Order: sequence, then structure tokens, then C-alpha cells
Amino acid sequence: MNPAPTNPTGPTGPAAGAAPAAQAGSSPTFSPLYQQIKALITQGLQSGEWKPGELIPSEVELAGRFKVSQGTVRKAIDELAAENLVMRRQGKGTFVSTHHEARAHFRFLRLVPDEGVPHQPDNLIIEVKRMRAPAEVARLLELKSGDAVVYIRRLMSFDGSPTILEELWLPGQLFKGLTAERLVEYKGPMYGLFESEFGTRMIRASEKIRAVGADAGAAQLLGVPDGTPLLCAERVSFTYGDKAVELRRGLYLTANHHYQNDLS
Amino acid sequence: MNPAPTNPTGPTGPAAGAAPAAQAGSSPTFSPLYQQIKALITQGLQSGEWKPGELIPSEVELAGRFKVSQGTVRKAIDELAAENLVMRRQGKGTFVSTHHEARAHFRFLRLVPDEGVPHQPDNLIIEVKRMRAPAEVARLLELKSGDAVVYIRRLMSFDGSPTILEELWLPGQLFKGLTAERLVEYKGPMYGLFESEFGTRMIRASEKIRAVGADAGAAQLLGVPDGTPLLCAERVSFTYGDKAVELRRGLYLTANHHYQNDLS
DNA sequence: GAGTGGTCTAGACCACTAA
DNA sequence: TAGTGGTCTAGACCACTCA
Repeated sequence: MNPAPTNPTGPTGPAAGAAPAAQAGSSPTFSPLYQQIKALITQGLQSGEWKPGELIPSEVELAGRFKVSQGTVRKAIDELAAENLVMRRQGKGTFVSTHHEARAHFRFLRLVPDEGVPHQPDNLIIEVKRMRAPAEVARLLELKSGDAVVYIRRLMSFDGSPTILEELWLPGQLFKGLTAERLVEYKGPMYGLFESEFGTRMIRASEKIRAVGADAGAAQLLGVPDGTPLLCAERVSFTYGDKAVELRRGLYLTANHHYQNDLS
Repeated sequence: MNPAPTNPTGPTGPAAGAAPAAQAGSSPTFSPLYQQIKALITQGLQSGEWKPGELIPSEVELAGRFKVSQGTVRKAIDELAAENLVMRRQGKGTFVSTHHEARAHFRFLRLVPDEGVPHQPDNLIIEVKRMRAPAEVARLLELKSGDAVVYIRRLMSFDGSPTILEELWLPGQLFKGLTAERLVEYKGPMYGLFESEFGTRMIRASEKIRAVGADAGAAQLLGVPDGTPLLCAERVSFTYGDKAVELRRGLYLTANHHYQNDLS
């Protein structure tokens, strides 16, 4: 971890006086101290200094390390908590967020049953292979066309009813040892596997949703007639630094489920 | 506006000393001071003391009025800003949010073109009538079955292409003078009209999204074959106090548009 | 220049957790 | 009892807006 935030407008550490040398003049690239602290903490998360599920240093310790007040560290951590990168627990400390939590399971999967409570679906891996990225996939993953990708196709069922048919493309570089066996063995959400076994943590995603008609293959797997209307959700997931690390295309059967979205 | 926050644990105003009588003991219903301030400000918004687009009192003035420190008022307003109830502008003040803003136009309408920038659609009002609420509508709007509702049906087009077919149900009580003429005359988003003419401001919404096939009526209006897959978005909108004030069912043609959703 | 929100500090006490 | 995050205060200076 870096020793202290760099401040474009003057010497780094104030450490005394009413107001620090945090802002001054009209320097071209200025950011508040707490944003710099936030960036430094994010670096610690990204570099693996603090791993998912672990405790990060206390506010007091970070304040000492960075030579700023506790309030400034607090504001930095507040934002990280708002972005779900860390979780605060009173009396215990601040923990790095992980996908191995009940509350994380439905952060990205927004398909919920029309009645009853959501629960984890059964998972049938249909296909896993390595291939060269098609142009469209390469573009969305910010790879070069022809770079290696891992392709996964799977069918998810709720209470025995096939409901989600999903295709994934992952950068081959980041997921070298990913095999069908590993996927089948692993229980729980796929993002937990990615995090634990491949050190890649998804922190944000962007989805584009359309309605499409089921083609013959999808219709058969989902057990519906050809042309049945399906939700098509195309998701690009990002890790630290807005780096795209997953493309996912899901076909959702919305006969007994719906995509839940709360706008505010 | 109420004079000061009530504090279950002791006298209201500290006004001096290091720590106020904000918390103490183990009283049953306790909430932090800043939450109480937030509730009081929200009351001012709800009661119409400060109307959409208007300036609310400065942090310093509110702090004096409520007998708390500026930092406490700041934290309350921070949360209101995060919930889009108010907007802060450095050097000017804090304003009540309004739907009469460019940035507000696409907060609830998430259908965007596959290429190019979003813009306001053309609007064709098909039908406006008053009716008794069907059971399902009454349930979602938290009305009694048979209560009066305003029913609206309209078609929205982008660049001349019919894309959204929408039905709305509004509580008759709140929208007494709403006629087709008013709707046709009014330019801009419907929520702006509701806010300005009927004093009802939407602040939050919950959507359930499904894929459906176009029925004969929808297919004709949208200019597509029967059975064409469409996105069906059922939205319940809420005003202050989580009171449901609108049910909207939209059918979206997703040939050249998609529903954009960012997960974080 | 006055007033506003934005940042930062320093220090206090509280609620919660775990040893 | 010690350590953590959560709340609250008081006061300072900064950036921005407008008269």
C-alpha cells in the first residue's frame, strides 16, 4: 500500500492546523483528499492486499497510515460501502465484500418467482469449451478479435422447471484452469467460483434487455414451443478499474418468473 | 415545519457541549438525530412547504431552526440527495427535485435506442376515461375494488416508429381534472404534468418485466405481426410515504431499442 | 463581498462485538 | 475492558454563484 496520498496542490500531509493543504489555487487536476484515500484503498482491494471476506484495517489505523483525519477515511469508506466494495459492521470492522454471502446471491440475478421467495436454482452445465472470440464478443469484452475465450452454456431450473438458458464468454487469459468438472463440482453462484478460484471479482454490470422468440434449440431445452417469447438479458460484468471480464447472454422464461427492477 | 426534532431519550436541543443528548440508555424506539431531521425535511417536501424546483433553506438556517449542528443537517440532506428527493448545487443551494429537468426524463424510462442518443418520443393519446378499478388494479394501487380510477392508453413513437404501447391507471381521487385535452396539450414527460397540475410527485417505482407475445390490438398499433415478442413492463410508482399513485403497463418493441439496466 | 454547499480536522460519546 | 464503527459537535478554509 502506498504511504500517503499525493496531492497536486502542495505537500502531502497536513497533520495539524485547522484546514489542511488539501485544496488551493486552480491546479488542473484536483480531487478531494477523501477521493484519493478511496483510490488508495481500492488499490489495496484490487492488488489482493485485502481479500474478499477479510477485515481491512480500522479507520483509525488507516487515518494514521495516510496522515489524514478519521473523518476523511470514513467518508472514503462510506463511498466504498455504498458501491458494495466493502461492508461495515459496527463493533467488528470493515470487511471486503464477497460473493459468498446470502445477500450477494441476488444482486445480479434479478429473475424472481411471481409468488414465493427467491431461491438458488439447480444448475445443468451443457457445454464448456475454449474458442477464439467472435468479433462481437471481443468488442464487448474489450479483447482483440480471435483472442482465447472460455465459452459456457448452461440451463438453470427452479423446482425442476427449466427457466434460464445462459451463455457466457470469459477472457481465456483470466480463466485458464476452468473446466466443466470445476463448474459442476462447485455449489453456489458462479461469481463465487470466479472470485475464489480465479481471483476475479465482479463488482458492477450493465444489462441490455430485449424480448425475443425462442429458437428451436432454446425451445427444446426450456420445454416450450418454438417462438415462445423470452426475455433476453445481455450482461457485461466489470471488475476493478472498469475492466470487462464477462459477457453473459441469458434467455429467461417468464411464465412464472419476472425480472424485478426498482427505480429510484 | 415543526420546531425541533423529538428525541425519545431526553430533552431535544443540546446546543452546547461535546456530545448531545442524542443517544442514551436503551429506549425502545430510537433513531439518530440526522434521521429525525431527514424526516422533518421530508415532511416539508410532502406538505408542499417547498415545491419542486424551489430552493430549500440553507444548511445553516436549518441547523438553527432544528437546534442541531450543520453537520447533522448535512448528513440528513446527503441522504435526501442520494434518494433524488433534492439536488445540491454548490454556491447556490439545495433545490427540491422536479421532473421538469432534462436529467429526470430518463430516470424512469429505461428504453433506449440500440444506436444513438435517447430522445423524447412522440406521444399519441389513444384513450382517456374514468372507470371503476378492476380488482387487480385496485390491489396494486392499494385502493378498494371499485374505486374510481383514470385509465389512459397511449402510443409512443421514436422517429416515427411506434415503439411503446402503454396503459396507465391513476387514482381518480388524485387526478380529478385529468382529460385527454390536458394530456395532448402538455409537452414533455407525463410525470411533469402530474407534478405541476396535480401536485403528485413520483419519487420511486418498482417494475416487473416479462416477455409476452403481441395480441391483435397491440400488433396493429405497433405495426408488427401478431405474436411478436414484446417486453412487458408493469410499473407501480410511489410518492412520499411509499403511497402507490400510478400503475403503468408498457409494451415495448425491442427491435431497435433495449431496456438498459445497470447493476451495482 | 456575502452566502452557499464541499472538504477537512479534532475531539467527544454511544452502540456493538469479542476476549 | 478494549477496540470497532456510528453519531454529533464546533470551527476552519475552499470553490462556486451572484449581486
